[in-house]
Amino acid sequence: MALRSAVAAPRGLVRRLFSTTSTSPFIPPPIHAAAQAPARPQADPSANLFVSGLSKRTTTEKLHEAFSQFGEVEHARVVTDRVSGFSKGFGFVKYTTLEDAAKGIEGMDGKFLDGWVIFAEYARPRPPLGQPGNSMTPPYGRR
DNA sequence: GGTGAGCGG
Repeated sequence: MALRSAVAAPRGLVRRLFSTTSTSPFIPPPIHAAAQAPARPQADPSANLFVSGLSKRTTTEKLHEAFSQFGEVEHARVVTDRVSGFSKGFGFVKYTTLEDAAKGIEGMDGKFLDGWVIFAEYARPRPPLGQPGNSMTPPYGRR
Protein backbone atom coordinates (compact mmCIF):
# COMPACT_ATOMS: atom_id res chain seq x y z
CA MET A 1 0.00 0.00 0.00
CA ALA A 2 1.38 3.25 -0.99
CA LEU A 3 1.53 5.91 1.66
CA ARG A 4 0.88 8.94 -0.44
CA SER A 5 0.89 9.56 -4.12
CA ALA A 6 1.91 13.10 -3.48
CA VAL A 7 3.78 13.15 -6.73
CA ALA A 8 2.05 15.61 -8.96
CA ALA A 9 0.63 13.97 -12.04
CA PRO A 10 0.76 15.54 -15.48
CA ARG A 11 -1.86 18.21 -15.92
CA GLY A 12 -3.31 16.46 -18.92
CA LEU A 13 -3.96 13.38 -16.86
CA VAL A 14 -5.52 15.27 -14.01
CA ARG A 15 -7.75 17.11 -16.39
CA ARG A 16 -9.23 13.87 -17.61
CA LEU A 17 -9.77 12.48 -14.15
CA PHE A 18 -11.71 15.51 -13.08
CA SER A 19 -13.85 15.43 -16.16
CA THR A 20 -15.75 12.44 -14.78
CA THR A 21 -16.63 14.10 -11.51
CA SER A 22 -19.57 16.11 -12.74
CA THR A 23 -22.02 16.14 -9.86
CA SER A 24 -23.32 19.58 -10.63
CA PRO A 25 -27.12 19.97 -11.13
CA PHE A 26 -26.40 22.05 -14.18
CA ILE A 27 -24.85 19.60 -16.52
CA PRO A 28 -23.64 21.06 -19.79
CA PRO A 29 -25.01 19.40 -22.95
CA PRO A 30 -22.69 16.75 -24.36
CA ILE A 31 -21.36 18.58 -27.34
CA HIS A 32 -20.32 16.27 -30.09
CA ALA A 33 -17.23 18.30 -30.74
CA ALA A 34 -14.26 16.08 -30.20
CA ALA A 35 -12.59 17.32 -33.32
CA GLN A 36 -13.05 21.00 -32.54
CA ALA A 37 -10.10 21.09 -30.17
CA PRO A 38 -11.20 24.06 -28.05
CA ALA A 39 -7.92 24.09 -26.19
CA ARG A 40 -4.37 23.03 -26.85
CA PRO A 41 -2.84 21.34 -23.81
CA GLN A 42 0.31 20.75 -25.77
CA ALA A 43 1.85 22.54 -28.68
CA ASP A 44 3.12 20.97 -31.85
CA PRO A 45 6.38 19.02 -31.64
CA SER A 46 9.39 21.26 -31.81
CA ALA A 47 12.96 21.38 -30.64
CA ASN A 48 12.01 23.93 -28.01
CA LEU A 49 10.82 22.58 -24.70
CA PHE A 50 8.91 24.30 -21.96
CA VAL A 51 9.90 23.11 -18.52
CA SER A 52 7.82 23.99 -15.50
CA GLY A 53 7.78 22.98 -11.88
CA LEU A 54 11.39 23.90 -11.38
CA SER A 55 12.78 24.68 -8.00
CA LYS A 56 13.70 28.27 -7.26
CA ARG A 57 17.20 27.07 -6.73
CA THR A 58 17.43 25.33 -10.07
CA THR A 59 19.65 27.29 -12.39
CA THR A 60 20.28 27.28 -16.10
CA GLU A 61 23.30 25.04 -16.00
CA LYS A 62 21.51 22.56 -13.78
CA LEU A 63 18.69 22.44 -16.27
CA HIS A 64 21.16 21.94 -19.07
CA GLU A 65 22.85 19.09 -17.28
CA ALA A 66 19.61 17.32 -16.52
CA PHE A 67 18.30 17.42 -20.07
CA SER A 68 21.65 16.62 -21.65
CA GLN A 69 21.26 13.07 -20.44
CA PHE A 70 18.61 12.35 -23.06
CA GLY A 71 19.85 14.37 -25.99
CA GLU A 72 22.08 17.10 -27.24
CA VAL A 73 20.91 20.32 -25.68
CA GLU A 74 21.65 23.30 -27.83
CA HIS A 75 20.70 25.78 -25.16
CA ALA A 76 18.81 25.91 -21.91
CA ARG A 77 17.49 28.83 -19.94
CA VAL A 78 15.74 29.25 -16.63
CA VAL A 79 13.39 32.19 -16.75
CA THR A 80 14.30 34.75 -14.17
CA ASP A 81 12.78 38.06 -13.27
CA ARG A 82 14.35 41.05 -14.94
CA VAL A 83 14.60 43.21 -11.87
CA SER A 84 14.91 40.79 -9.01
CA GLY A 85 16.94 38.19 -10.84
CA PHE A 86 15.22 35.34 -9.08
CA SER A 87 14.03 32.27 -10.89
CA LYS A 88 10.38 32.12 -11.85
CA GLY A 89 10.33 28.37 -11.48
CA PHE A 90 10.22 27.45 -15.14
CA GLY A 91 12.46 27.53 -18.14
CA PHE A 92 13.11 26.43 -21.68
CA VAL A 93 15.31 23.79 -23.20
CA LYS A 94 16.32 23.83 -26.83
CA TYR A 95 17.54 20.62 -28.38
CA THR A 96 19.54 20.41 -31.57
CA THR A 97 17.12 17.98 -33.14
CA LEU A 98 13.43 17.26 -32.79
CA GLU A 99 13.98 13.63 -31.89
CA ASP A 100 16.23 14.60 -29.01
CA ALA A 101 13.51 16.91 -27.80
CA ALA A 102 11.08 14.01 -27.76
CA LYS A 103 13.52 11.91 -25.77
CA GLY A 104 14.08 14.81 -23.43
CA ILE A 105 10.40 15.05 -22.66
CA GLU A 106 9.98 11.34 -22.10
CA GLY A 107 13.12 11.32 -20.03
CA MET A 108 12.54 14.33 -17.83
CA ASP A 109 8.79 14.88 -17.71
CA GLY A 110 7.47 13.94 -14.29
CA LYS A 111 10.95 13.43 -12.95
CA PHE A 112 12.62 15.04 -9.98
CA LEU A 113 14.99 17.94 -10.31
CA ASP A 114 16.42 19.65 -7.29
CA GLY A 115 13.69 18.20 -5.10
CA TRP A 116 10.80 19.19 -7.33
CA VAL A 117 8.78 17.32 -9.90
CA ILE A 118 9.26 19.03 -13.20
CA PHE A 119 7.11 19.00 -16.33
CA ALA A 120 8.59 19.01 -19.78
CA GLU A 121 6.53 19.65 -22.88
CA TYR A 122 6.82 21.27 -26.25
CA ALA A 123 7.03 25.02 -26.10
CA ARG A 124 4.45 27.10 -27.90
CA PRO A 125 5.31 28.74 -31.17
CA ARG A 126 6.04 32.41 -30.65
CA PRO A 127 5.93 35.38 -32.98
CA PRO A 128 9.25 36.97 -33.94
CA LEU A 129 10.39 39.48 -31.36
CA GLY A 130 11.97 41.65 -33.98
CA GLN A 131 9.21 44.13 -34.66
CA PRO A 132 10.72 46.94 -36.75
CA GLY A 133 10.20 50.55 -35.78
CA ASN A 134 8.29 49.89 -32.61
CA SER A 135 9.21 47.94 -29.52
CA MET A 136 5.73 48.30 -28.06
CA THR A 137 3.87 45.88 -30.26
CA PRO A 138 3.04 42.96 -28.01
CA PRO A 139 0.73 40.33 -29.44
CA TYR A 140 -2.28 40.92 -27.24
CA GLY A 141 -4.53 37.92 -26.81
CA ARG A 142 -3.29 34.46 -26.05
CA ARG A 143 -4.42 32.16 -28.73
C1' DG B 1 10.94 33.61 -2.14
C1' DG B 2 7.95 32.36 2.54
C1' DT B 3 4.11 32.56 -2.92
C1' DG B 4 3.90 26.85 -7.11
C1' DA B 5 0.40 27.74 -12.25
C1' DG B 6 2.62 28.96 -16.10
C1' DC B 7 5.26 29.88 -22.02
C1' DG B 8 11.49 33.65 -21.93
C1' DG B 9 15.41 36.94 -23.81
